[in-house]
Amino acid sequence: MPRKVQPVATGPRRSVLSDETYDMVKAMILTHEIAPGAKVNIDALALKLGVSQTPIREALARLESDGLIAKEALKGYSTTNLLTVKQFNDLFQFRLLIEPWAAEQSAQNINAVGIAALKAEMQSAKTALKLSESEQVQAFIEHDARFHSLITRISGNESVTEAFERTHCHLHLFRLFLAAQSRLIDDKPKDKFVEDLFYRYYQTGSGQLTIKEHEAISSAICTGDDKGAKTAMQKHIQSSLDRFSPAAKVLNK
Amino acid sequence: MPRKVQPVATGPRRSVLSDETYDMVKAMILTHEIAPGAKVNIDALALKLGVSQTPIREALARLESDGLIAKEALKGYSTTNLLTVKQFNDLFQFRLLIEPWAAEQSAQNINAVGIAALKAEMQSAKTALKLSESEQVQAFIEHDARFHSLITRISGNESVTEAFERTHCHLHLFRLFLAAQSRLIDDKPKDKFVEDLFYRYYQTGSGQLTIKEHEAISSAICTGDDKGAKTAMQKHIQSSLDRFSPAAKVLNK
DNA sequence: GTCGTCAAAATACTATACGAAATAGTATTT
DNA sequence: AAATACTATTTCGTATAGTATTTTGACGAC
Repeated sequence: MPRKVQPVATGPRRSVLSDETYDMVKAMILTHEIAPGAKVNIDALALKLGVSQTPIREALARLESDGLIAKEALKGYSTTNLLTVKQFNDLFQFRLLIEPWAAEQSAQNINAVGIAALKAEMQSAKTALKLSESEQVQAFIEHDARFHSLITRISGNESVTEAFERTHCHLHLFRLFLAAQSRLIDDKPKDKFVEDLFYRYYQTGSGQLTIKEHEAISSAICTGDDKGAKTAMQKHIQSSLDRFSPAAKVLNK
Repeated sequence: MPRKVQPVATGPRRSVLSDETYDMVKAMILTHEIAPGAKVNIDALALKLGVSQTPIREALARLESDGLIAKEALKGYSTTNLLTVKQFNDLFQFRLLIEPWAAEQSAQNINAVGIAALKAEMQSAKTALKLSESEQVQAFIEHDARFHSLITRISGNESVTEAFERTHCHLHLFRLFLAAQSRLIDDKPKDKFVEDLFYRYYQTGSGQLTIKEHEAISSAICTGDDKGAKTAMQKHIQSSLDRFSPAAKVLNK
């Protein structure tokens, strides 16, 4: 008779419930399962996720620090609204300050590990082309997020990496995208700007534009062409800004 | 007989216990009441602050997001260590990316409100000169924090402002300073580097250097000299880096 | 009908106690 | 001495109760 009962295939837990809750709530915000600007009821959320209030509170506190949730004393939590046009422009201006520099640094610091990581990420983007259209959108935004994050990491500067991660820029872009999508489907099919967004987005999502620009950045970094990497990143961010700007504009009219 | 009983001078509460707890714990980290790298026991902290665990948990979750507290699954929270030399350099490099730009923008956007705020902040620095030496240190670091924060706000870019605030750079500098101070007092009075730090710091703290550099930035902004503001900010951050760099080095040997 | 008042319900916030699970430290056995 | 077993501590999560505040909605005055 075994002295100690065998744990039922549960390896050592690497994350705790409050971390999982954080990820789940973040995902719910990303996918508009909790709409932008909506109230977040702690009891209801705890019930829905099947956990007690404690992990929920910790998750919401962290999300507040992330700027994804706003807290009003004694009135509770609510998700932040979609980016305003100004916030959108501010965000891209900020990226223009740090990311071209990061690309430049990466080209100077690049090594075999970095090259392998970049190649792998570019490869994942190309395989994403095989997915269905609806899956492509999500896949490409995730690739874009990983790609830009990777370059800040290769740059070697922790502060820059953290600052970039905290912008959650791809999460915000995805929320904008989803809002535009539902708006397109629901009630305003002839909104010129939203249609335009989708044209522009799928142009990106289908990989032609984003992949091309990422390829230019990636190869410049891998060949150690620091100035080339810098200007390629500048152009890419500017191009991304131009693509998404109309969406931000019309959704916050 | 008055129809409604007068509330006993208790206006609507603007912050809740968990917010106050957050500030208190942050202050405890700042002042080394909780030493760098030390474990943070939730029960003990709750007992000490006279609150229950719930607000403590929320506060620690937020501080973790801030990068001031680290969390290890099932092992609890502990304060982050002092900045390593690399982190220190990364931080200042990051500031060099965003703050000169912010100063340049501020010079372009400056208006009467901004000028008044800058003048007031410069005035507060000068009145801090009248304080005792020990109070000056705290006062000057606080002035420095407010001054740099103010400029990012005047720049008008929310992302830049937030990114700067989140670095908590002055909090980290103050922790470095305190660590050097205790080291100087305690056991290694003839440490050349630490003495050097204090020489450099008081040179700054006495206001001669910092005030001069801040004055140059401030007046360039107020006169709309954008390029001048940019280079003045660059020089100031570089100068600050040079002053503190030896301290970071020796304290992390 | 509009506005304000007031009570009831809902919700946020805090406190407290308890238990499960993991870690860390100590003692025991091999 | 190394491996194992045991104990103590701590973290983590749950449950529950109670207070404070906001929200709601009905009622009545204008």
